[in-house]
Formats: sequence, structure tokens, C-alpha cells
Amino acid sequence: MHAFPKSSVTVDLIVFTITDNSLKVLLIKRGIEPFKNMWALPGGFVLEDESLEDAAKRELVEETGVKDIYLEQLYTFGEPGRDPRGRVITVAYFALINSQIQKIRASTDVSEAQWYSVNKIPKLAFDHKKILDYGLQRLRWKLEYTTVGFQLLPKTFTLSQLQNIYEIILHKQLDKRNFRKKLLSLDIVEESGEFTEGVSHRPAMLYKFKKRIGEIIEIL
Amino acid sequence: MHAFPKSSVTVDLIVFTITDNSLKVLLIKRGIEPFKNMWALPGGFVLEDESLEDAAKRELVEETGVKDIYLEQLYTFGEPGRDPRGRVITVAYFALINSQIQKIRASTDVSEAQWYSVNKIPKLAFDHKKILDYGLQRLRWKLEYTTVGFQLLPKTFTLSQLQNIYEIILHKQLDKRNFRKKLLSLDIVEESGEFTEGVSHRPAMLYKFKKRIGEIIEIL
DNA sequence: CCAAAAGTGTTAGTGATACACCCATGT
DNA sequence: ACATGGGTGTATCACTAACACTTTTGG
Repeated sequence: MHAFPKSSVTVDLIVFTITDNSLKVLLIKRGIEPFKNMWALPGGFVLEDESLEDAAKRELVEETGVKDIYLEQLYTFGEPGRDPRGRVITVAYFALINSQIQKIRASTDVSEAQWYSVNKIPKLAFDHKKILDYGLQRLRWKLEYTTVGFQLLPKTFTLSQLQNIYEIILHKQLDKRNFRKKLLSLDIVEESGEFTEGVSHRPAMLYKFKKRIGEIIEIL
Repeated sequence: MHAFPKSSVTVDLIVFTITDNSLKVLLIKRGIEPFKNMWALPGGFVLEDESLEDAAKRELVEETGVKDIYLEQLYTFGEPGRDPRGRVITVAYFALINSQIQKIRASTDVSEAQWYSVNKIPKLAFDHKKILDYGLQRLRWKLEYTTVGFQLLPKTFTLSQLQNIYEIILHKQLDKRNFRKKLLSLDIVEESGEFTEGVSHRPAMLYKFKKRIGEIIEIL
């Protein structure tokens, strides 16, 4: 029988949002060694008495001030040598924040936090580039085959806003009529009765997601 | 800044195979406490200098004697209290073994190893029931949308054998003509030129998977 | 009246489903 | 000759993809 080796376990968060017609990821500038002053995914150690998901939620609140958002376990990275401090295993989570609530808060070991467009990611600490790429892949996949996309929108939204999210994340143009036809046939949104206001063109109907906020369904 | 708490990290394996027209999972009877003499998923502690995947492969060889089989990370379970020995985080992997090679070997802390049909699973140690259910769900999903199914077959196989695997795992009947039409249209198998022998009915063409063994492709 | 985004239908093609009979072999 | 599983084609239906003009508002 082997001894029971122990490792440090962390959670890392890939927090996505959409602003200015671009998909953004939250990065923090590390305030401590190792990789001090380098950009990294937010994250931290899992405490003794909390579950992995609780740890992810706690870090999210500590570093962004938001809670009750969509959170999903992504993958666990545990190559020996991925952290110079010794054996550290990290469980990566990905989170989606809607474009309204992004008041980022700084925490103890975070000197700075910032949204970066996924096309302009600086060099990242640890193996965070790899983790981020994996998260992006998962996001694209989930967007096509589930309703996660709604998590990036406020409670009511126009169909064009929704289509925009798809176009930005999948970076391809979609046909407006086909998009709407498909979406409406799924019977997962309903008209709110309200319209956009103050736009210098025809106002758009605001829709709402029929399902519970946070609920994701497969649309294969 | 928090202290850096340490946890034990294990890998658990969900090893599937198909025999006797039934989907089987490998279970071991625990030779040591906790849960001594209870059935559990094979697995063990991750050593200091090995990656998670290496740990999974090592355990697989130790407990089944097989290597070079399909292995995929499933999910990481880390509820506090899931192991009475203290905080233990487990990274679950799932593996598929083809029906030829299942010579199970016993290892030090394993008093017995056995294939159990997924319909007749005994009470399991720890939260292994939950882990197994998750693995089953993933297997069904992957079977429908990727080519993992081939991992359960020997190098050459008949189309009926393949269809059988689908029917067993998804537990529903499939139409023979449609199944073959779809499969052949994907252009991922080719005739080997050989036929089954010694059957008391028309011999069947043996096909082989065009891709590298172990390669999985999406067929959405 | 101009600019800007909202909204709306039809057609053609592709893939999915449903369905029944003949073939090759061993006993 | 019979039992057993192997092997094949066609018609219908549902979904996807391509495509262009009219509407409503603010300035």
C-alpha cells in the first residue's frame, strides 16, 4: 500500500461576459508570487470544509462581487510541475455573467482585475492559457447545443441581442429569419410585452426566457 | 491570504465493457478499511510525481492488467465528508475495454475484482454510486454523438456487433437498414475483406475503424 | 425624408424515419 | 428443408439553408 500523499487543491475560474460586442474574460494581475504582476485566471485554494463548487463560488464573490450566476465544472488539471510552489491540482470552473452586473472588486491577493477580450489575451501565469482555451472550446460547444447563451443576457432581451451573442462567440454570421424561426420553435422564450425605448429606429420586442434562471436545457 | 490546506487526491475509474449482451462495470471488493469488503470503483491515490491521467493509467494496469485503452477524465468530486478518512478529492475517469481483453488481475488492496452488469450494481462504498451514474450518463451521451463505441469492439467487427453495442447501451432497438446507412455515410469504417467463420448462418463482413485506434471523432 | 435596426415567408435540399424481403451458411 | 442472422432500397417527413423586402422609429 502506498503512503497517502497530499496535494494543494485550487479552483480556477474562467469568467466570461460580453461587452462592446466582444467576448471578454476576467483576468487578475497577481499581487503575490509566484508570477507576481502577471495576469492570471482568478482562483484560489480550496478550504478544508468547503466543497469544490463552494470554493468556486466564494472566489467568484471575493474577486468580482457577484453571486448567483451560472457556474459549471470544466476540467481538472494536475500535471506535476504546473505550479512552482509544488504539487497543485486545480479544478477549473467556468462562469457566465450577464452584461449588466460587472462591478469588479479587488481582493487581498489581487492588485488589479480586468476584462480582456478573448482575442487580446496577455501572457498568462501557470498553464492558464491552456485552461482558458479549454473553457472557450466548451463555451462554444455549449452555446450551440444548450441554452447557456441566455446566461449572458439580462432578464429581458431582444432577439437581435441574443443573435449577437451567438455571432460573437461562434464568430460567424447567422441568418436573422432562420435564427428566429429556430428559436421560437423551441418554445423557450416568450414576449414580455415591453419594447426597447429611446432607440432611433423601430423598437424591438423584449423577450424573456421561459425557464428558471440558471436552468440550462439541451437543444440537440 | 489563506493558509494552503492540503488534501489527498485520488483517481477513481469507471471501466466499462460489454459481455453477454450486457454493459458491465468493473468493481473491486475492498480489502482494506474504510468500507472493507464492500464493492467500490477501482482507484487509488495520486502519487507525488505523476499526472492525474498517469495515475489513472497506473491504477488501471494494477487492477486489470490492461493498458492502451480509451480513457477520459469525467468529473472531480470533492464534497467534504465523502471519505471518512478525511478530505479526499477524487478525479473520476472513465475507460472502455473491448470485449476480448478482460483478464482481471488482483492487486494488493483488492481482494476481488468482478464485472457487474449496470442493472445489477450492489451497494457501493463512498459516493461511488453517484460517480457511476454520472459515468453512465456520459457514456450514453458520447455514444450517440461521437465514435467512442468502437472502443468496445475488437479491431475487426461486424456491423451487427456494432449495432448491438448501441442497442445495449442506449437500451432501445435500432433499425438495421438505417443504422448501416448512417454509419456508412460517415465514411469511418471500411471492409476488412474477411468474414466471420463457423457461424451457422450467412457469414458477416468484418469491418475496421478507419481512424487511429483510440481516436474519437464528433459525429454531430 | 433618411438612416437604422426590426420584423416577416417561401423554396429547395438534406438528413431521418418507417418499412419487408431475399441471401448464405450449418445442421 | 429449415433455422439463423446478414444484407439491401424506397417513399415520406422534418429540419436546415438560402434569400429580400417592408415597417417603425428618431433625427
